[in-house]
Amino acid sequence: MVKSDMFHVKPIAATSSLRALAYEALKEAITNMNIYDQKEEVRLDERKLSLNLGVSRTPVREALTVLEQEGFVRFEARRGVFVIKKTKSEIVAMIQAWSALESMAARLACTRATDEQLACLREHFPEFYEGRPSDHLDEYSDANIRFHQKIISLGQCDVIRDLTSNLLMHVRGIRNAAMRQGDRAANSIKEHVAIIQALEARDADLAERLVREHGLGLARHVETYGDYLD
Amino acid sequence: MVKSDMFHVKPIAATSSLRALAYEALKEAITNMNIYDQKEEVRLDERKLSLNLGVSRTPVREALTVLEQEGFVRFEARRGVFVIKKTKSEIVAMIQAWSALESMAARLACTRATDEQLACLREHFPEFYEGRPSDHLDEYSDANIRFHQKIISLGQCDVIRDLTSNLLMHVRGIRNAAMRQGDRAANSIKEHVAIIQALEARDADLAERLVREHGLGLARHVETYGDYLD
DNA sequence: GACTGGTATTTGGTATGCCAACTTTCTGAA
DNA sequence: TTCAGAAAGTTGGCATACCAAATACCAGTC
Repeated sequence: MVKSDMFHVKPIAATSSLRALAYEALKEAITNMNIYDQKEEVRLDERKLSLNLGVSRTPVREALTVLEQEGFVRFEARRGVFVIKKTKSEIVAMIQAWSALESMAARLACTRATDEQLACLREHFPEFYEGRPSDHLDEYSDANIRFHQKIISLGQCDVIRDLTSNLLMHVRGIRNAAMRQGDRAANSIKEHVAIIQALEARDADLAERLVREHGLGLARHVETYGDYLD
Repeated sequence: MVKSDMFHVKPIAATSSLRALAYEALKEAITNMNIYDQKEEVRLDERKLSLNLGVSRTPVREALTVLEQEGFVRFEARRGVFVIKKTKSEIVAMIQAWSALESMAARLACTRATDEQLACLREHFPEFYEGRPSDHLDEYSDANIRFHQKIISLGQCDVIRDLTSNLLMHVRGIRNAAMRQGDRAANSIKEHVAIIQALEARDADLAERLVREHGLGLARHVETYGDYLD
């Protein structure tokens, strides 16, 4: 039996179920379509979807069930499955919940994260903190999202990570759009720097407050300028 | 056509789908079974469930899909559907996320709730704030849950309400169990009173902090004394 | 008796068919 | 022309059938 110890096999590819594949494909399609450009509601046809995906209706329906649970689609019996367009006030509510969770993550990060992990925050986005951010807004939008995700991962709380990942899918587009309104990008960077400093100083109360105010500021901005959503 | 204005009919019994009924029945059964008494894992048989519920496997599976998304069950291909037993650290993480959301709700309530709504907090639980709470722990456990739900509803943020309602299902049992350990009940009441006072004073910073510390205190308690969960 | 290999059974994953309700289109009477 | 009202077509909800993988069971060997 000693010989078999020489054998090291990886635990198989674990080929995903069709349901999981359908879920990924549909979520990808929905989040990329930018619903808010469309005037009228977008309806999804179960039969067409299953035809396009090359699978039967069953896994498609189960994938849609998950997406309904996540707030992306809405079932209407014998009428259709519709992609949900969030209202302005719903977006604001999501940003507020996000702020609550991210600020708690920042608090937890102050005691849980190592110095090396905190250093990543600064190292990953060095170029944008010098010079005018308005010159590379697209890059900064991505970096902005990553920054907030990084804070959440530093909190090392799986529940917060999971809950926010759902919210991010809904809010991602709005976050980037808001960045382009007014002089928010430059201001955002200043706040990010202050957040990093608070984390490095291990000041949990300050880090939490700064993250919360940063988030609630975005909420107020959407509340004021987000009428195009409705 | 004026006459029909006199007519107020409820929008039909809106006979729920079998899927929704199966979901309710299964969720009820799962949350009531007190899973932490069981030693080994609990497996759910799709065919038996559909037989007992009197419907086919399809709506049962779709209900289970939702419950999987909510973290109550786990699908294992060709092995079975298992009721998930949360580990201690997962419970702690859920309480931390809960604290983040509830403290934000308290903050929002300070500016959004009317005086009348705030008064409900005190009025609904008058009897327990005098005398020794250890005399009626069962009643107090229920009142305790309602207190926290009330704060969340006062925040008037639907996203926070939805996210916490999921968490509550998982944590409800633990919350009540912790109440019975040590002298937590009496202490809990004092903290509740302080929270009410902060809300009535419209002190958002204080209300948020008290709610957060109240929640994180529970998290630490579970962290310390919750080894029976694993 | 312990263990190996094969076979039967169980079980979740998927495909498919039917049905009732909803929409749309057609039709005919006012 | 207008507009009920019926007929035809769509569409999601549900039930059922089948499959492949995993397990349980069993016979045979050492």
